[in-house]
Amino acid sequence: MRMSRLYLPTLKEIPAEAEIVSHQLMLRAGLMRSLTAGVYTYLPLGYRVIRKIEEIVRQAMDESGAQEILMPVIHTAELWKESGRWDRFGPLMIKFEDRKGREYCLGPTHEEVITDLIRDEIRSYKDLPLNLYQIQTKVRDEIRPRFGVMRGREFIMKDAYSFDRDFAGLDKSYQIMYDAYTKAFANCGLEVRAVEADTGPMGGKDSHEFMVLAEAGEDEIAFCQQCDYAANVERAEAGFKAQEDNEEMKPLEKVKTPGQKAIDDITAFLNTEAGKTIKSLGLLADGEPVLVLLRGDDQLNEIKLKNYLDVLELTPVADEDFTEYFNSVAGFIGPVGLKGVRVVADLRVKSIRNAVAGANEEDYHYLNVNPGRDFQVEEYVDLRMVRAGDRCPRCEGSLEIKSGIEVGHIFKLGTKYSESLGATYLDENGKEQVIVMGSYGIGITRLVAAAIEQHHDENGIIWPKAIAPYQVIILPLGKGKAEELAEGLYEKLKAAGIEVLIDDRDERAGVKFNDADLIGIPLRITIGSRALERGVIEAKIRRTGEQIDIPLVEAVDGVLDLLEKIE
RNA sequence: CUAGCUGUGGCGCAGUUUGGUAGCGCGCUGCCUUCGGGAGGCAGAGGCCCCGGGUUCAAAUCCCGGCAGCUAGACCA
Repeated sequence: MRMSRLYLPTLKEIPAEAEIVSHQLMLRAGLMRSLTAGVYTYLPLGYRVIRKIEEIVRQAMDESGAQEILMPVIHTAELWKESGRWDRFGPLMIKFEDRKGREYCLGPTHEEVITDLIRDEIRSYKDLPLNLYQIQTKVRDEIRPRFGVMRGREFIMKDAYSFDRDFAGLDKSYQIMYDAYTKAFANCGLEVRAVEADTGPMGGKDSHEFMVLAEAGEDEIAFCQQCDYAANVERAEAGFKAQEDNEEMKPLEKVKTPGQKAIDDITAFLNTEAGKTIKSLGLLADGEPVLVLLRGDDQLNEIKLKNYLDVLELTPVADEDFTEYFNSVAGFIGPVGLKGVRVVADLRVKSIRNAVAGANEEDYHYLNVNPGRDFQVEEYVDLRMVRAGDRCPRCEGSLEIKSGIEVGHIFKLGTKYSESLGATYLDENGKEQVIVMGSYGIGITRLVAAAIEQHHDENGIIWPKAIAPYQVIILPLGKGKAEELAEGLYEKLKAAGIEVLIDDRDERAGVKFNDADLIGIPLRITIGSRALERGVIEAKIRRTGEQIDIPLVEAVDGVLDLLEKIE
């Protein structure tokens, strides 16, 4: 492609709206432009990268036995009501009516549509297993779209859905997708880690997220420094050993602690440490009051609690309602003497000795509170947020926490949708069985941003070769012979099947160099009189900065050889 | 949704405090010079100052009400 004709509006300055590197570079390098928050037009260079990634993903999916289809963007409300998600997904969906007043939404995901599709077609165990996928634009009215294409309201996604006879079959299908994903990301030239994840509103059993490690990531991941344990902090556990604290139990004592409500206040006031306090949180779980106990130095992981209680919503009880729900006082609530309330405690609470806890009386706390002696808890479960330095749940190693960008997510859905939508088959015995499902997503456009987050420097993008919009860029400097030779090389490389750009614009050398760096083409070939006098053309590898002279007579082969070596 | 910040040529911004001619840099067009890391000169084009209402002789500027963008939180495959 000739750059003189390429629609490539590069920017010298950073647009004010862009905060993170990938967003800035996607705008500066002329990959995309925004229409409104979270909605983008992809320009020629950007769209080429998207198509590259799509093709790599498509190949991995096809090889795994999945078959490509294309489902509608417009979904009917009745189908979503049937699955029960019309209200649950609710505000995330763009909803509208047609001229007859019938309700629709734009598809935020396609479990409903695909289940509706196959429930009519799949009748026999002979039709299973089956895996169907599509690459298509999804629409979600995100509460807060941000970071460019990282969280868009409209984005391209690859979504696949597997259908099996039973859970053993699902386990197989899931593993096949897991492997296909691993391969697809590697083929894109990205370093991606699979981590255990929460299933969220998708529902289902096991789940893994595929994370590109990057500072800009919205997710936090806990890694073991020794073994391969990795999990989203939403679900990460820490190794737990019920420690025998041999400290002698001291007698319970009530002390006046005027106005000392927060853990920090208490520890300072009583000159103790947070680990020696019991943090008591009064919450409403789908409207029902629950008292949650944690060690004072731990944070509640709300997702763990929601999953344990199997509720949708957790809200703190308002200060003035503590009397009504707990017969206690905000800031001074505690487990000792509390009656008629469900109490759930984190595992680490059980072994605390001689702790500080609220006395359920304005301006009073108890000293020397001992679980088991001073109060009883039926439900001890893992509720805390892991922290860097915690012990790994699998081995003796310790956990570290890093930011990551979720570029893929796979779920074992089980029978959630097949049951609500009635997708069944007949087994060998003619008995009706519910189809077991899995779903598997890759955020294609998000992957573009993640790739940039992982591969850039101060001069611009550094595309991995596999997803670069072009592999080679030729810069002719000056008129005459250099131009002629550049044109010749351009034609020959094209003929050899290489995707090549030639910067035939009437621009100064500096402009061409800077644009070439900015748009991140892996291999740059400069043809100018200076080197031609030595009988060579100059190659520069974008990623390493390495410069190589290629003898003019071997130009084409030299470029092809170099390309082979570049990542 | 809550809070904060911001809306002025394509992009980055100044001007708003104290109302009175709409400005700068980049980019764009033409000509000349220059030509290996975002050149220089000359001459130009391009603006409903986010929208609506109000105050005033006069509003980019003051007041009221919207809308949009960004950031943080909550939320979120």
